[in-house]
Amino acid sequence: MPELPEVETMVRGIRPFVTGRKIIEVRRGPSLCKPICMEPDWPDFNHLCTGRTIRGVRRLAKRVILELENSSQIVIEPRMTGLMLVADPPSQEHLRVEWRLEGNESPGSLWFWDRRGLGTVRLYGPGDLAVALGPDRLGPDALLATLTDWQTFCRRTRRPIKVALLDQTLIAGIGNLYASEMLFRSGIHPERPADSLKKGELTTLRKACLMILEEAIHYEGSTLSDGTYRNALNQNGGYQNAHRVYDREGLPCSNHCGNQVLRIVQAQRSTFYCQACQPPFPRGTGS
DNA sequence: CCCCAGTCCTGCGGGC
DNA sequence: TGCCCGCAGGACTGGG
Repeated sequence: MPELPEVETMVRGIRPFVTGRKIIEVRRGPSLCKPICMEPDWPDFNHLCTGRTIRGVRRLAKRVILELENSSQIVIEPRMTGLMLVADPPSQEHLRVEWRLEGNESPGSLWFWDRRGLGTVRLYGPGDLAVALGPDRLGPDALLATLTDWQTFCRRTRRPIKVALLDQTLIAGIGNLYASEMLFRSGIHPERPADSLKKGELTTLRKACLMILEEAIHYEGSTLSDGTYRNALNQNGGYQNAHRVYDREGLPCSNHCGNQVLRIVQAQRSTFYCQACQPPFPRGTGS
């Protein structure tokens, strides 16, 4: 499931191949497959993209941004199963959008592939992106958030810290997989109310967040057993082998504490943790 | 405002 | 062997 590290890997993967190249044609379903959510509707989307040069590629939280020459932006949101590819898609079947690029060099196209079709592709005119995805919709990026940002966000909610970590308006970029991993690495119980975390715990959590996301980016993200996630060249990520708790219910705790990894459901999503290494109350507070 | 449940979607695995 | 159901979760919506 593309979270910050996977989306960052997509951005780094496609950037050298598409930067500076002109979009000469856009294709989508039904010439490819069933359409996904697109704004503006086809064919306006097509007309507004075609003939524009891609000036840059960047990540905004869990979205891929293609910066076009006229200060408009194509925003791709992969959600669960979306991939940005410059080579060999996992199947022809779920190709959703193709941007054909000018020039003879390979690749000749950039593709958005999405098996489940929950992803979205939007084009924003100059200035519109900052309004649509402003600070009220996206909090500070998880790689950039300061300790002050973390304190501010935790004071704003009594929800369990695991649930709060998934709220993109507080801190942006963290998803279900890495939320469990960073809480385990921090020794913080996932059901702790966010506003009960002490400054020292937030310092630890922030450091664990940075360490895990940077490690995951280094290993090009996590390809789970369903095999969906791939980098821009349709290769597996490597971070799944480093997971300490995610999808490890019943397996021994990675800290060798003798306990098994537990699974609970919070806000309708699985959370994995160790009851010994992540005590429900901060150490030293009694009860 | 705060928070939760429901919704979208497809493929896969468990149970019978 | 084959069918059906539940589950996976990112982001949004509606309602309490």
